[in-house]
Amino acid sequence: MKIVTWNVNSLKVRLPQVVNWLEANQPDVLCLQETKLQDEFFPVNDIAALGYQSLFIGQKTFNGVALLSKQSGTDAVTAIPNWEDEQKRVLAATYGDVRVICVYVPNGESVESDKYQYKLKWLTALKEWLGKELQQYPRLAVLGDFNIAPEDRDVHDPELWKDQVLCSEPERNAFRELLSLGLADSFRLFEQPEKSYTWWDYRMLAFRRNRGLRIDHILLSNALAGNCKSCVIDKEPRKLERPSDHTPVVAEIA
DNA sequence: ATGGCATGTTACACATGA
Repeated sequence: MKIVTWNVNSLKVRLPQVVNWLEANQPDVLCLQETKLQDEFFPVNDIAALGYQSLFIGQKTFNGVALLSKQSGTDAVTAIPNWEDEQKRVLAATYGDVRVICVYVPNGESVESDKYQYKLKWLTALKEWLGKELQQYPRLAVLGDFNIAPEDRDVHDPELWKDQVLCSEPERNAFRELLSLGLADSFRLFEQPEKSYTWWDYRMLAFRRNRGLRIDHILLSNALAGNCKSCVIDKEPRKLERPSDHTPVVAEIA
């Protein structure tokens, strides 16, 4: 089973790239973040033409997540249960015996911002929910844009980013709390190239200079992590014209 | 040192992202 996460930064703009990527890579489930589409505008037919089904929950202008899959998902959940949130940031569904949860963690803006407090509260709510999901679904994968670089080796310049949003200790603690539920950062199950990142700023030639962060992750429950064969970052789409600022992350599970 | 770039809006600048 091949599962993927990709923050596309507008599915309207990136649809041709997503279509090409799906055709070339044939994942079983592709999790998208920042679709920035209201549900009535979701390109269901373009996706269906490739043999993929769509689940999605979106809103105008911001956020929005989707699951594109070869087989249909069941038991879809479109929000963190019992937690008030205007923003469309999570989508869960079951594919065979694998529970897949797509997340778009709030950015936080800066550690001084109200949005940072919202981010930390959101992560607490996510943890509580994931704990329950793990009990119900031992074969659980949580994929998405976590907007957290877990360790200094996930940051091109740790000194520059020290205590900044995406790298601050409270955020890294929240990430470790998710792992403590019994989830593994699948990327770190394998030997990886140094300076591996999933996001680069559009400005200052950041991609060319590899000034990036690893903030998009695939977390796997123990039952899945033991069968994980690979986890790789696909940098190719970041090289295209009009790329998303994030790259896909791909995990293969036996 | 606070720039720079991309996206969406009902706009002809601003908010948001990371």
